[in-house]
This record gives sequence, structure tokens and C-alpha cells, in this order.
Amino acid sequence: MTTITDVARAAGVSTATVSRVINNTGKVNELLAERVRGVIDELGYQPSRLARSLRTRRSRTWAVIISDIRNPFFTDMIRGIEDVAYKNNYAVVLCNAEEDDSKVASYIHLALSEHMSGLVVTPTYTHRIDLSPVLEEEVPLVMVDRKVEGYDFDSVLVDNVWGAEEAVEHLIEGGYRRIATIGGPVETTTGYERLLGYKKALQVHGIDIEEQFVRISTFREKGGYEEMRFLINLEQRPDAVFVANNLMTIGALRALHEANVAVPDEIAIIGFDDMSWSSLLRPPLTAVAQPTYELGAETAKLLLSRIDGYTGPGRQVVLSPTLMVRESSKPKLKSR
Amino acid sequence: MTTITDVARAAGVSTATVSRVINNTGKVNELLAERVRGVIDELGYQPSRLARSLRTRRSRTWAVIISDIRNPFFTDMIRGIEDVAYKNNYAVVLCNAEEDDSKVASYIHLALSEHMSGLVVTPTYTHRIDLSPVLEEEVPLVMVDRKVEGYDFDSVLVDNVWGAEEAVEHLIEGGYRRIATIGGPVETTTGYERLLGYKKALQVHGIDIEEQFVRISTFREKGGYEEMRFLINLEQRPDAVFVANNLMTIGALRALHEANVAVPDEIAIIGFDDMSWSSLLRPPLTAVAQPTYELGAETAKLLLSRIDGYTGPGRQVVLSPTLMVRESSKPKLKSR
DNA sequence: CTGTTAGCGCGTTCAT
DNA sequence: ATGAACGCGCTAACAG
Repeated sequence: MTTITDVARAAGVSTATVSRVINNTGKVNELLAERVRGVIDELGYQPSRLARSLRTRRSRTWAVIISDIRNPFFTDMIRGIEDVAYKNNYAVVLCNAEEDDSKVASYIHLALSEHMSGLVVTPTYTHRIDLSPVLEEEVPLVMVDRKVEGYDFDSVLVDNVWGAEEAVEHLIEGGYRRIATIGGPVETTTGYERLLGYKKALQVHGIDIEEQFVRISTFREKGGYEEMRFLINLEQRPDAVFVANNLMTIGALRALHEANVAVPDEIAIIGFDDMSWSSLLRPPLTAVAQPTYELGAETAKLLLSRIDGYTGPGRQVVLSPTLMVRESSKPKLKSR
Repeated sequence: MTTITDVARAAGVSTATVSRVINNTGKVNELLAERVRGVIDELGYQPSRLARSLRTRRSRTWAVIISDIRNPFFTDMIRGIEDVAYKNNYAVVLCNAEEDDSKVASYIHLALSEHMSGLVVTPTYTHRIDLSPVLEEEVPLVMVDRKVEGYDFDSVLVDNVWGAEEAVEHLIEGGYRRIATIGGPVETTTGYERLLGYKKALQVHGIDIEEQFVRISTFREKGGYEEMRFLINLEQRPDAVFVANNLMTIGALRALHEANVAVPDEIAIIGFDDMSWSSLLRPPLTAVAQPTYELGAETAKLLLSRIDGYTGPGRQVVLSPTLMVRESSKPKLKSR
């Protein structure tokens, strides 16, 4: 491994000069600089990121801590972040927290310990997460998708209330009245807000909320499966279900198929999160599509501006989802 | 940020002693050690990974360079790697190469530059990738899913030939004879081997291979879509298609749906890679299921053994896929 | 403009 | 058994 000292010796200059050439800092005689660059090429020298980070206390890397790598929502979002990062010469490392708070904490520690210059976090739960080290080290951090209460970081969010409301509204307009929901943990902003939107739509239309119809679970496939089974087994089944994320929707659909419940004739379904294969499901799935790529890109832009020195109160970017209407929520046949 | 010097001062010892206590290296008076540990707890001291890595030339981190973060196959595999890594106290960072060789190279450089102690790579293409720096630095590397010719690294693979052969065989047994394939780049081992399995099955049964029926594309959804459109528009359509990965299968199904081609009545479909929602598609998709989690776990084990000092020629672990038979490949109705 | 010097936070000799 | 001193590779401060 060739070091800056090797380069300096070969070029007959000091390491300081080499450093200045590499970083375009300070003034260097163009002739000398040219010679140094020649040697660098010749030796294939590449600065050690480690030593550099140790010295400058900043590494040109962002850590993106996501709560579930298997969720396509996050992987799409990551693409948005990466594109902006690469354009600005940052490397991105992904950390998979598996919806586990302690893993989030340990990855945050990792990122700070490696002096990474930016942090993107999709929080798992709103409590129980201590971000004070991030504040102490003054490392820019942006939250995506979810927020953590009690901190004033920049955040990029989706209008979950509105998205959920639109979905349920669409069901009501289609003639459905016994509408259930399978929601995520209310300790997450996404879980809480989507539930809120569900309730709001029902209230606006003067439909009572049946307690049995509000099923709270994890955001995992298994939860969706189990809660849908519960709903199917009710004496008075719902005639439609709004499911608050993609993985739970898969579980819910599996339960319906297994029990031979016809969709949408017996129970209509709307999911949150559109996926490339939503239209290939039986029946094609109506879903609230989130602007995943843009979510990531906006996040990266906020992060960049913080790294570039912007200080000021936390900013919130809220993007709107879109309802993709397909057959799983087809209006009921009714005399009009 | 508290450093080892702070701890040493507070405990009234030298930094060398603190270092010895932390790393269990050398002999330290138990009483002293206890005192040092007390101070460490009190101050909440955590060693700087950066300084440590710079000094030891090894970081307790693995880099996993995957070729497409949006492919569920890879994200499932990652879980297998992570579980083993965490148990052995390694952190895992993910690098998304987007099927782009130059990104692979730059991430490899990043990993070496940060002195990471292990590397997992899912190569994009078999040529054009220079792994000599990895050999020079003697950093353990394991290949998963695909191989790069000309190197002798450990690798964990799936028996692609057999998987593809099983799939096509199943179609033949079902009475299909005009069987096409949509394959991936033959420069990848996965692309090449799955194509081989396809051809082998046909040959064994004495079925001629029609040149038009062998469609080679990228492993992306778009490629699957376009090639399926081509097949649909042929005067003499195939009656079955074997699609060589999950994303292309989605594209292929979309093309079929758009063109209102009945599956499997007009064209039967088998995909490679099973997904949690394969059974929810219309019709439920027959697919070659890969043991994704095990693939990751095996990879991690090989890596660990290398890190722990195993030297010796490259080892190959080959896992078998399983054909999940569903309706998209239903046998043709025939008089028997 | 260029070089010398110091030190980021550690682990590791080499004395004692 | 313990501490002093050094250096990993780099950038920043200070001279000249």
C-alpha cells in the first residue's frame, strides 16, 4: 500500500505539498502540482480514508439506517438517496436495523464512531431511542418516513393521514360500510397517522367505528395474516379492509386466499405502498402509492444542505401519496 | 468525546494499561483492571473504531456488496449473513452496486481502504472485475450467487443448471413442447447456467431448440417485459416460458396481462426465485425457490473461517433449489 | 509558495 | 506487571 509519504519522496516534495495537491487547499506551484499528480497516477496512490477521517474528524460517507431491508418501500427509497449522494461524491453504507431499537442505537454509535458526515434514519419506534449523541457530535441527521418525538431534526414524510383517508373514502364511495383496518404500531408515526386517517374518513361520513374492526399489529407479513384471520372469523365480518403497509397486505391476502374469501366481492382490500407487482395480484390491488424515490432524494438534499453548513430549526418536507385504484376495491353493485 | 487518555488519567494509569484491559491482551493486575473498568463505565468510554482500525489495520466490519438492492433475493440473503455476523460481533455494511462494475470496484476500494475484515460480493459480470487488490491486501472474500472466472475465492452457489432443468422438465411433463426462455446475461454464471439447464432439459427429451425462443436480456423487469412482448408477437408463439429470475418474471407477467394472454392456458410460466407473494399472483406462480437465507448463512460461515485463519484452496458450497409447483404451469389437458 | 512539526486515538514495542 | 515512547497515514498550524 502506497502512502502519502511514498508519493512525497518520489516527487521530491513534502507530504504537506502532496496533501495540498490532493485536496486543492492552499496554493501550490502548478509545475510542482503537475509533478505530484504524475507520481500519484504512476504509483496508483489513493489516500487512506481511515487516516483522513481520523485527522479531519469527518468521513465522506453517509450511514442510512433502515428499519427493514426486506421492505421494498425502503429499498426504493435508498435509490433516491444514493443517486444524490454519488453526485456529490459521498459513499452510502446501509445498516439494517430489523425494527430493533438496540440495533439502531448500535449503528448510530458506529456511524458517529467512524465520523460519518451524515446520517439518515427511519426510526423504528418513536420512544426509546436516544439521539443525544448525535446532537452532541453535531452530525447532520435526517429522518425519513417516520419521526421521533422530542427532537428537532429535518424530516421527510408522507402525508399518511391524507393517504389513509383517501383510501377509506374511496371504499365508502364504493358503497362499503363495514370497513376494518389492519394497522401498524401506534408508537410509530406511520402507524398512528394511517390509523388517524382511517378514523377520520369514517367520522366524516358518520360511520361508527367498531372496536373489533381496528386491528393493531406489527408491520410484518405475519401480523397482517393473523389479523385478517381474526377478521374473517368474526360473526359479523367487515366488507372491506384497509391495510396499513405492504408486507401486512401480503399476509392479509394470503389469509383471504387460504380461506377462499372472494376479493372484492366478499371483502374489498386497499393496501398502503404500491409495488411493481401490485397489478399482477389476484385481484389487482388498490393501493396508496408513496413517492419512494422522491422521498429518498428529498432526504439527501436536506442532508446535503446541513452538511454544507445550513443551521436553523428542523425542516419538514411532506410529500403526498397517490391512490392507485384497481380491482380489489371495486365499487359494490347497488341500485342507485 | 472521551478518549483512552481520559480514561487513563482518571484511573491513574497509563494508556497502555487501559488498552490491555479493553483487549484482554497481556497481563494486568486484577485490582487495577477493575478500577479501569469502573472508570470506563463511568465515563461511558468507547474506543474509536477509526483509530483502532488505523492502528491494527483491521476493522471489525464486513462489507456486503450486492448487485441490486431492490431484488428481494438479495435482501433475504443478507439476513442470513447478518445473523451470523452479529453473533460473532461483526457489523455489516451493505453496498449497492446497481449491477454496475465501476461501483463494485469503488466499493471494494472503500472496503479495503477502511481495512474491513471481510468482504462478500455478488459479482455483476464475470469479466471486467479486478479483484487483485483484494488478493494483495489478503482480505478474506466470499462470492455468493455468482462467480468470477479466474479467481480462487470461496463461493456459495445455487445449482442453477439443475434448477432450470427441473423447471423445464416439469413443463415438458405437463405436455408443453414449444418452450421458450427469457434468460439473463450469459456473462453471469447465473445467466449462463440457467440457460444451460434449459437447453439440457430440451435436449434430453429430443426437443429442438428454436433460436427465436431463446431471449437474452438483463435481469431487470424491463427486460422481462420486452422479451415477453417479442414472444407474444411471434407468429408461432411458445406455449410455455421459463424466466430466469424474479424481476424479469414480473415484467413478463405484466406483458402477458396487458396483451390479455391467458396463463397457463395460452402460455405457461415458470420463474426463477420464489417470493412471499408468488402464490398471490394470478395465477399463482410456479417458481424455482432458492434457499436464500441459507445461502447467506453459509457465506458468512466461510468468511468467518477465513478470518479465523483458514488458508487453503477456494471452497465451493452448492445448495439445491426447490421447484414450487403452482398453477402457472398446470399440465395441458390431453388424452392419455 | 513550501517544508517542518505536531497530533487525531489508538495498540504495541521496549524498558523497567 | 506497568509505563514511556513511537507510529499507523493523514491534515493543519506555523515558519520561512
